[in-house]
Amino acid sequence: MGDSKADILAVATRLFAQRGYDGTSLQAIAEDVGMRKPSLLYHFPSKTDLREAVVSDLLDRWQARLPEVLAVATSGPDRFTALFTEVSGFFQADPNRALLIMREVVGRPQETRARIGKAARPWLRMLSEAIREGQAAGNIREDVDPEAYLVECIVMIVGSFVAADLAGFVFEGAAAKARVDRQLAEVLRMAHTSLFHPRPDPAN
Amino acid sequence: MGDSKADILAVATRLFAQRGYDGTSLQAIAEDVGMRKPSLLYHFPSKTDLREAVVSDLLDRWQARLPEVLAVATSGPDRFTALFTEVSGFFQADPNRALLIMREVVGRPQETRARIGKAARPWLRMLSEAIREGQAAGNIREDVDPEAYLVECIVMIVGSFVAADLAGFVFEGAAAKARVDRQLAEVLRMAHTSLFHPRPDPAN
DNA sequence: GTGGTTGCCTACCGGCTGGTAGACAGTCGG
DNA sequence: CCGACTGTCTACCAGCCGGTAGGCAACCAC
Repeated sequence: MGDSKADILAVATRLFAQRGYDGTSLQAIAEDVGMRKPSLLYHFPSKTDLREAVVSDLLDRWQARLPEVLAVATSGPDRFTALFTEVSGFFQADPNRALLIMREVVGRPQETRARIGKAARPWLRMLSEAIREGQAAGNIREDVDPEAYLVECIVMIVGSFVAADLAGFVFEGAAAKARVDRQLAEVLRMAHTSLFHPRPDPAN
Repeated sequence: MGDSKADILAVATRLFAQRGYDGTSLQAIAEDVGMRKPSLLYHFPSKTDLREAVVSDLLDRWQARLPEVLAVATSGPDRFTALFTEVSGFFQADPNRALLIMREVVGRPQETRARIGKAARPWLRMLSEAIREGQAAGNIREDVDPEAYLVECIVMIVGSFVAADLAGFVFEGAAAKARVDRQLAEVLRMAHTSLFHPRPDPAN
């Protein structure tokens, strides 16, 4: 019950993800939280501010997870799979995250560019650098375009959640959850196969 | 000048793709077309009807292109690349198509499921069947999940347009057009590498 | 010519939107 | 006990939304 502001943020995140920003009224959010519209506007002075807070909250949660991601990415066996699992786990923890990000990227490219770009650039640069080193060392295929490759990996992961139930319909059966898992497994396979040489060392 | 209905459809497609359905008012569409709102509603009795028409129009254009797609998919050398080029060409002809489809899939999963699903199922089934035959014949990797693989290919192609300028910002420089081309080239490489055996016959 | 149809217009509607004003109860420091 | 602050409320607002009513000019068949 306690924290109204956190409640609003959670409900707004869910509704923005499911119905979109324009498709969600402050009225609807307030109702779901269990308060009146003006009470909501007391905590977030405008709808724009609320959107800002929702996006910031999501990016903060990602940043908070970064240390673990970097940890698995820089040591231990099978670093590739571990990193992949870590990233897709972030979205599996709450599929609304994937929907929300997709909506923001599609709907407000330039604003989102700055926002997401800033958060993602450092570690995308790091990973593309790692790929280049792998190419120089002969572990990774020379024909990989590191930046484009990384972008497509993210597109596939996020896209798996968006396309999962669509795919479930086209190829009948399978609950949404199972579909996502199957899509993600194939993404991992595709990403791995198209990155490493046909006969990689067993240790990644 | 002549065909008002077609003009409305074109403008609505563009605005729905760029600003979303909820973010586009009939007023805005009418203004862009150069007429008043009630005149627009004379041609399309409601906003919902207009959306329907926009989606139908897009799917019709895809269906119209199908014969060529199937032609390149069933004969000639390097069928894989030809098919890929044909599909991505559909979206390159008007990037609004990729945005619109992404928005529809994200924003109205169940309605879109039926709509797109029906249009895509026949040829997705055909392609997944072809992959299975390739696996039986030994041309295609056994670990490929045909349905999931095809879904991810589409996700990557459509996603390339959505993510292109975002990527351009993260990895500085490069106009949007050039970015899309670079992303698509990498998608082709990834899709090809992760589908066929390391040493495929030269004639794919 | 005349009656019907097509395609556009002006004027208007109720309802919902994001947002404001201001009252009121509870709480807490001095 | 009191003043300030916090969080919620009711009541209200202008403006935009999708949609309707009905007029009017142009054209077309007969």
